[in-house]
Amino acid sequence: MPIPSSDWQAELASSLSAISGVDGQAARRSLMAPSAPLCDWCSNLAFSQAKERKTSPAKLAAEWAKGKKWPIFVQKVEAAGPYLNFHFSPAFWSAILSSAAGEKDWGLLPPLAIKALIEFPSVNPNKPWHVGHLRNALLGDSLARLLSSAGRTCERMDYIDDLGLQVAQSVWGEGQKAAKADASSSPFSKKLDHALGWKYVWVSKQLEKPEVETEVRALLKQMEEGHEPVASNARHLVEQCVKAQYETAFSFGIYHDVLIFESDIVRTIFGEGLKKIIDSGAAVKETSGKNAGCLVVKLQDQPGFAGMENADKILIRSDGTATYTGKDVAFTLWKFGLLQDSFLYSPLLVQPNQQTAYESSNSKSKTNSYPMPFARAQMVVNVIGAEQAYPQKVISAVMRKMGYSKEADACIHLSYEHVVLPEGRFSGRKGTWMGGENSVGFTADELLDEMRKLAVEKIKPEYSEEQKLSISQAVAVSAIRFWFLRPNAGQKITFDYEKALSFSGDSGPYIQYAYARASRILEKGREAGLLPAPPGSDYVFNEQEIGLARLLMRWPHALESAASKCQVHPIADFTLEAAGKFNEFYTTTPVLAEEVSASDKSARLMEVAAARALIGRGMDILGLPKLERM
RNA sequence: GGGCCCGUGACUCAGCCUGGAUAGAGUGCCUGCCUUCUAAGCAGGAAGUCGGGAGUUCAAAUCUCCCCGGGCCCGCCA
Repeated sequence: MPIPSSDWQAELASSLSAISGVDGQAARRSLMAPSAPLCDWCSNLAFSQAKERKTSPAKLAAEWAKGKKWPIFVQKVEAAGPYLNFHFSPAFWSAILSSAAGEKDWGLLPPLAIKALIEFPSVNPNKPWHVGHLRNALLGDSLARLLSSAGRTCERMDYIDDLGLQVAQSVWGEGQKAAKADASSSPFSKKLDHALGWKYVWVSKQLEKPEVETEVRALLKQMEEGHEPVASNARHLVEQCVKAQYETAFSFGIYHDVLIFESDIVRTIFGEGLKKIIDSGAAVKETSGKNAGCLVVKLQDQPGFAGMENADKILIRSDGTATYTGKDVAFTLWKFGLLQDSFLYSPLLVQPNQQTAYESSNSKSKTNSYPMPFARAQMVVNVIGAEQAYPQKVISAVMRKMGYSKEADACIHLSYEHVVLPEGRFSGRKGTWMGGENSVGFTADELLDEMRKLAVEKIKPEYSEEQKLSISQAVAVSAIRFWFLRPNAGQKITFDYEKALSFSGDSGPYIQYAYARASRILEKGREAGLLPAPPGSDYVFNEQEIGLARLLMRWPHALESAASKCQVHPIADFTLEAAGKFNEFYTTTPVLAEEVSASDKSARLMEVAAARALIGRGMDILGLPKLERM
């Protein structure tokens, strides 16, 4: 049986090029999937050639269709008006199906020498994740899964802003005996991140008093300067809060490799990074004007900044402290391995996927801190809200100005729009993420909780309580993950779980269901002593079987395309389509029915295995839990 | 003043980068299908000025320009 080359499209292009006399590039570009299921693949090359050859596209296509030397897997070529339509041979489908069914690594792209660092979700460590943070984390997590499937090496990093004003405010709140938090309506009031969040509502009211503001500022200064015991206490509180937040992450299947604390950036790599910026000549100290005394980068000579009123960006304030931009540039230099200095790390916790998450460290008293080979990436992705596009652009521009144009190009802002309530935007500061009686579902924990309750009701009664628990958890996670990952990241998501989060149609559970169906058929096949095997050469593929095979052949390209664009949502669409194709196959094509011959049973089991492999690849990237039955 | 994102059936979204065959899904609505591998499913129907206009092209939802509507950004803040 002729095995189609994994690059069958290149083969087809080269034949088309030879037959038409058009150069290979143009031939390659003309090849595409047909918009209707008229054929397996097609070319519109005749359109562009007709003019210069002074003939009609249809005539050209008809002439080329008579060509002799098409690749062996092409069974038939026909001209459909100006289009050249290709029909592939059954042997091609057999080979496609059997490689998907049989090869363990099928659907993964070969390794590339690219390490991608993905930073997400960088939530302030003094409150629970709300649904906006969840969107960020799911995008980051799925992007890492996507890039890994597409041959890149990925590192998942979280940035912990332990020197922020919000943390200082929470630290202040912890020291107040009078601190009150009405968390009685929350089922998560005992979880530290929630407890801090509730208390923060009280703290933010106290901040209206000027003396409180002063105390908080003093506290922040001590934290920044590392005064003890304030610094250690703050660090401890932050670590405990992050661990609580990560319980939420774990429940959604979100993991990290390393957490970098802002305080550690300030105390280790920042100095060297700043020196590098100054030495490069990219930044200058202003001696006059409104930025006198500041270290600034002048960006008016950079693309995109030319027309600006004020393209000067301050890195170091006149009081000697660093702006976020200043710190971020140093941090970015470190991410690319452009600094000598680095962090020491210590294990923070072992995650449910058995991977240890490490945290940066600057404490010499910690005996278990050691160097680790984090960062040194070729590609740096920051998952950050769309409103921060400008500061992200500034970082790239400074890098470019420093002479690191390759790195500047490899700084990717994965921008996403906010999750909004029908009434307006979420705000952690105003406390609206949990305020109010009927606000259930606003935090990620509450959302999952509600979805689990809805999912339980749909589970078949024959399952045990224990099974119901694990299935409802998996279904809830898949519904939520899919709902967040399906739309383009640039689309606003209006938060309304009753309407939007569904278990049917375009949904995570729809995909899970197809996967579970496929799994059960394979299981029943095994029980009957049947294993997947390629069909005989006389096997006639029906429309649904070919539909499945057509998707399989498109997968590698779909995966690489999504990965190179750092977009997860095309995978959501593709996986949905795969589940749909399998469901069509399922309802039209009996696999284990009595009237099916033994060899056909095996052939169809192979198709089921192939479909399951394809759907499974998509689920891995989207992070949808796989159920063998549901 | 400058810049970014969004606008596609009643609703929620794909498709736009890289122009190509009757613009795809799902929800909701209407009609069928469970004695046959799981009906969280399948088949079918009604429903679309692709925000508006101009341009480029053999061909525009897709590229260019202008305009309209909605959101966001352009601090020694954090």
